[in-house]
Amino acid sequence: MAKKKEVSVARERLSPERVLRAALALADEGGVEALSMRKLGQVLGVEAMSLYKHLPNKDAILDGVLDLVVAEIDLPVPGQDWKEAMRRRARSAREVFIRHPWAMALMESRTQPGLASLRYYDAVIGCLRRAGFSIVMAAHAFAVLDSFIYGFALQEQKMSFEGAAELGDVAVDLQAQMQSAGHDLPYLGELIVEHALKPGYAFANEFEFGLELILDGLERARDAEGQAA
Amino acid sequence: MAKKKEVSVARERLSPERVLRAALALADEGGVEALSMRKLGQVLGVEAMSLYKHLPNKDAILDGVLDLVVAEIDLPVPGQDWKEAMRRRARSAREVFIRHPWAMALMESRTQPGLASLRYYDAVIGCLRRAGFSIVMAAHAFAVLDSFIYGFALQEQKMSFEGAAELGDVAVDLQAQMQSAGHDLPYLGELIVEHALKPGYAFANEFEFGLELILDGLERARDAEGQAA
DNA sequence: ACCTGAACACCGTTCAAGT
DNA sequence: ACCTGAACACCGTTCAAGT
Repeated sequence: MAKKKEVSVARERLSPERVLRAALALADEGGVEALSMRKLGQVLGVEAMSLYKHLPNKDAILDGVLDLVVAEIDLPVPGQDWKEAMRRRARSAREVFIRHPWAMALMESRTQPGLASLRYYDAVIGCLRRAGFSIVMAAHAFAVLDSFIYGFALQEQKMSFEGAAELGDVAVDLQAQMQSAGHDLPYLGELIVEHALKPGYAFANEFEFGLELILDGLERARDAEGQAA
Repeated sequence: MAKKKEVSVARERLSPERVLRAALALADEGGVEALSMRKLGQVLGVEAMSLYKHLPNKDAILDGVLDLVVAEIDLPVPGQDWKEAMRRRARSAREVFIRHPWAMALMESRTQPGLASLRYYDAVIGCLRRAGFSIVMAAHAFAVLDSFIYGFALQEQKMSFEGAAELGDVAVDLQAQMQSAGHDLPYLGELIVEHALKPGYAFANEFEFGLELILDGLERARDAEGQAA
């Protein structure tokens, strides 16, 4: 019935890896704000201050946890068609950020890329280079694709009301805002009522449209580059 | 020489607007982490607890401040060519997030859109609709453009080392990581050394490439839609 | 009606002390 | 070498009290 020990994992030597895995689990349960040094210590059966023997500070823990998340993204493997490879890694990245929604906030605040991020960059650039993209065009492609992927994940999270019920509430709120403030939002209203609230619609579907648009544009740009040479 | 009053603004009645403007200024000076109820009170010459008479809690302040930032984005005005209008608002949005870099973090955490956000959505969708985009295609276009804009702003912030000096440091770190861990990052190394470190390169330049790629793709999609009808 | 002071339940981190 | 306890300087928020 000991109050502290029952939460703790069977006591074994602490290590940076064990701390980071516990931090990841904690964030998955309660978001980044649940990830405090004190709670992390508690989960590991240790005082918060002991963690500083294994990792320099909380920033290092956040960096490490983000790298664990990035490591979950499927990398393009050599030999695959470049478009299919980019599709797969884009979808995989999106899934990872749905699985760990709190990680988007870390993407924004952390500036030190970890090893997993570097490997991810390398794999993507490599895939493009082997498909005939020049260095300059590969840099272009990387920037536009990754911007789209992260930006989409960010927006998708903001719109994470569960289905039409809550979207309906938003529409009602919106209607109220329009009326009360004397502001008119006709186009937004139309789009919500006539499209977004309809049964078949899900914002998630917009992902594939944007992805194909960008991949087609990149293919065209690469081919134009080839002809110019 | 009074220690508290010299910081405070000339005392006038508090209002939600005055609180939000002060919060914006505070965030611009020291980032979101500098924006605490206590410091905000101090700047306004008032105890932190008084703020609760004007705004329900800190979340409301964050929502309000984000809406002030979004309100700074130039909206497309009717009558402009749609592509030029989208270019202008995309560039404007990017500039706003460079001016208020801390605001990207709020974009991620806040889910209640304010009036400025709603107006922004309405103006963008309206511009597309008037240019002949169907409702469905306007929703597609909105999703891909905004994902790109926000995602680019997010990445740009992560890469905000001032010029080649710091990028060089990153390259050195990277080299070290590659050697020490026995990991090879040939494509990333090549791209950094042969392209990103060269004098003319700036990640910011990638914005225009991505923007034009997406706008061209959208034009094509709209035209194809018109032909199908 | 508006503002304050003290308090509560939290943070990350330092540092001397324990084993 | 590793972990702890107490402490410091912070948080957001509540609540009774002052004017």
